[in-house]
Amino acid sequence: MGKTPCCEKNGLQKGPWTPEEDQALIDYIKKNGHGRWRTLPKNAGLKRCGKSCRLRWTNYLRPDIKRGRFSFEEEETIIQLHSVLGNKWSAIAARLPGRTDNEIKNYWNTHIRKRLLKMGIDPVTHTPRLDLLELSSLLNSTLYNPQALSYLINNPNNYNMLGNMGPLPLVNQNLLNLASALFASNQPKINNPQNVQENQLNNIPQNDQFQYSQLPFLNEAQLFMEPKMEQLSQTHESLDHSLNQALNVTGVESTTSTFVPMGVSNGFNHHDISAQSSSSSMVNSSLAESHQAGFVYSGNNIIGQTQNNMMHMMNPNVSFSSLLSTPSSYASSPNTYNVNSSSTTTTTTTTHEDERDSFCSNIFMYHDIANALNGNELIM
DNA sequence: AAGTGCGTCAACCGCGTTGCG
DNA sequence: TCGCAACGCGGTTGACGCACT
Repeated sequence: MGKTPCCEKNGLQKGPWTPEEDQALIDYIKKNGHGRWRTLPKNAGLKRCGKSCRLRWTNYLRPDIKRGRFSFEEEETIIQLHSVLGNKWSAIAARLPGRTDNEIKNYWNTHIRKRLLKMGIDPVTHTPRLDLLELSSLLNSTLYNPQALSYLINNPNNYNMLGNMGPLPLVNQNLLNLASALFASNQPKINNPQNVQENQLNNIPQNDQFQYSQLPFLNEAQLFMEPKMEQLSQTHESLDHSLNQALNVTGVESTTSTFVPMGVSNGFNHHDISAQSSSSSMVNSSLAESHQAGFVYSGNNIIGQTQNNMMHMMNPNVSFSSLLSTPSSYASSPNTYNVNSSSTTTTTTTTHEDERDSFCSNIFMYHDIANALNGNELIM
């Protein structure tokens, strides 16, 4: 190998730093500057390896480090930059003054990544999980027109006849089966006379033509914007339960190789798009513009088309921006960090997370499906 | 009150890159 | 040009604290 380890293990301290060690390191660097990390610990009287000293300094003791929770703007920036740069944490950190790569990495893995998954967005490619998307739209469609589902099962290539929803993915037969099972298990509830959707269902013309496009869109939008919470949550629970059942019954596999989503088929490649939009100035300007336009989540062009389809189907007022947005109070959080030790004191951790989650939870069905299929099984 | 599970984050580890003699 | 030392980066680990049972 030839390469000597960064430090000989004997006699060197490991683990959390003590306040005394921190102070010794700070004093030494104040006096001599940093660098020469290999010899620094000996000169500073520390029983640490140079690597450990460097990490402690760059990630914790540096005077320009910003403490406290990430603001919403910072979070947006991280998501944007990650969509372009990927896991280049140091590059992302370079664009977030006062934040370290380690801090950003941790925050991504513990907060943002989970939230994206929960929202049905693949955190690696930053694209909607199309399998869930098409299942969601399929379920949405069949919710209003049961005949459509049986038709689709026999004629999956005619999915686009379902209405003016714009270009939609071709339908995976597995998902059709899943939707079928789902629908069957939900039918009693949907037809329950006390159900809030009764009027809408009763208003559906009962003929052989697909009438999705003739449904007043406002009704569907109202369902999202002004949910009758009790009934809606029942539907949610029912869907979750049914989906889990259906997954067992139908044995749907995670493969998505049997369909080619429209809009993605023309040689689309995440890395191509990353390359096209990799300049930081572009990111910054797009951030600013997208703020004004209320459309932030635009790291990949694919979202523009696919997302529009989804959002129009679901709610004209919902964009990825609003999915990620949270009440403005988020940025000022009373977290306090103890600089003198490696331990942290967090006085409030759940409120804002809850706000974000609940804010996102208006995404009917798509959100539920993502939850029900929780995990990475369906990520392409 | 004790036990358990889970989330968070500082710190560590291994490997690739850079700089220098 | 080569080899080594130092540095930097990204993934992973483990200690800690909190929530829940």
